[in-house]
Amino acid sequence: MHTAIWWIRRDLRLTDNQALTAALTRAEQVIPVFVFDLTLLQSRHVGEKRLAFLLSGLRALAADIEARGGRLIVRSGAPAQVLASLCAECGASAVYAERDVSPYAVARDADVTAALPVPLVLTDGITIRRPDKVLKDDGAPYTVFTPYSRRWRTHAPIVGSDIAPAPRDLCAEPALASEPLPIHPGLPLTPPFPPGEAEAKARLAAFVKGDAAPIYTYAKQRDRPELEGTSGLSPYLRFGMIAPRLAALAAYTAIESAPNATARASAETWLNELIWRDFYLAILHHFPYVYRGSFRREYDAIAWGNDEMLYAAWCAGQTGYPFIDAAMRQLAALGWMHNRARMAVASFLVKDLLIDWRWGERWFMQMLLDGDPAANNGGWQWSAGTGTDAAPYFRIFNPVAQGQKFDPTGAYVRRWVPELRTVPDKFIHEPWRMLRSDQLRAGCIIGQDYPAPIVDHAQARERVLAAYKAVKSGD
DNA sequence: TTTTGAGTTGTTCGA
DNA sequence: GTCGAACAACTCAAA
Repeated sequence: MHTAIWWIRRDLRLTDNQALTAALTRAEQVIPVFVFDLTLLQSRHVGEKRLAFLLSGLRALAADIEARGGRLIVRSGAPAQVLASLCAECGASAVYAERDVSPYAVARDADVTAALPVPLVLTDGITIRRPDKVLKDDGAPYTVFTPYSRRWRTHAPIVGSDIAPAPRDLCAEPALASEPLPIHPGLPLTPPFPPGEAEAKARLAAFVKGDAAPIYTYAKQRDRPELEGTSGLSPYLRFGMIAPRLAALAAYTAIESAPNATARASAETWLNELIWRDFYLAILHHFPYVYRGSFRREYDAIAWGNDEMLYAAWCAGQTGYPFIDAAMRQLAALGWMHNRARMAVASFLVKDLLIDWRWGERWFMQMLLDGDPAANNGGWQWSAGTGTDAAPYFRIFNPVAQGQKFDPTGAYVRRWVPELRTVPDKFIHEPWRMLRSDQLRAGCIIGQDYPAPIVDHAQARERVLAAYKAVKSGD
């Protein structure tokens, strides 16, 4: 009897799991394995919240596997040694896993390939379209999103028959030892994001169901951080608790059955976000150096200020700019931040505080449930203007204007910055403009109950324009 | 090879 | 308050 190992990494699902499918078509017995990679666990890039989300997600997956008669095998150690040992124990003839693109994953998989006595078979599945299937006519990868997305869309839409259903039966190998899943001390199960494939599917279904589905108002609502106008799927996509192709199928279906042109355009907008995800995974695949520095290398020469005190204030949500602070506190509380807010805080860190975007990238990786090397890096480089699109020098967000535009009632600010709850609407995004009497009436003294702005936006704007200009002119 | 059109999500200023 | 133009110049993709 042929035995194969399904090596689970960031594909915590049974539906449309291409590594699992490949293993099942070539072996009678498939053993699901998760390896706690000690190198990754000790890395400062793995935040506690994301680790807790992963652990709970593994419990959910283990239950799904058991419901089908199988058993998840958990081991910890260096993947190469753990898998080699497992192969010897169970006589597996191959190991199947989804191909990943991060530099760490690529190197790890090369190590495993070298150490294993049997083949490591890497399948697709992280992206909707393979990075090497969306290329220019001359075979080179795209470096600009819009033409990339046009080419991406020339491929056939995802249809139902593209999706591999979850297998009905997984048989257990009783002889194999498994370690208990570590209990992570003192961490809540991140209530807004219950882990697991069932939850992910339910979210996707709710997002696209019916003529009044959120996907049909997504384009309009997605910029309002106090509303729930987004799919909330990012942590699930991060760990493959839902197949990206299943999300794409839902998007294509919604586009097809949209009740009107506005709804259709809105669903297209959401599909575009999935294409962005593919794009940044492809960028990291083709240009792994972006993980260490700017995509446009000339920007590595920017003279950052890198003020530790300013950075600490940004992390803590104590910058004195309410929209920024609300967002940073949402991140700390939930392990998730609304995308509009991500852009605002990223612009603020880089442009207003003149801090290296990699500091922000690192903080996000520590805090985000959905922290993914490719998407996070791409987003930060976009904000910093060091990335793949020709960065307009004027991409400097005004932290007050962003708040007024996208949180017009101040509901988002009041939710996450309670000391500003009683500040009048008029001042909610610039409370320092309150007169002393206003501050007393609102019970919020600036500089005491809430910080004064740690930088002056207009001055900071001039400063960063000069810093970027200096790089361009080679000074 | 050359040319042409275009580039996620913005801000500010002045009429 | 609203609106349109200006804000650098450059690189990329495709014809």
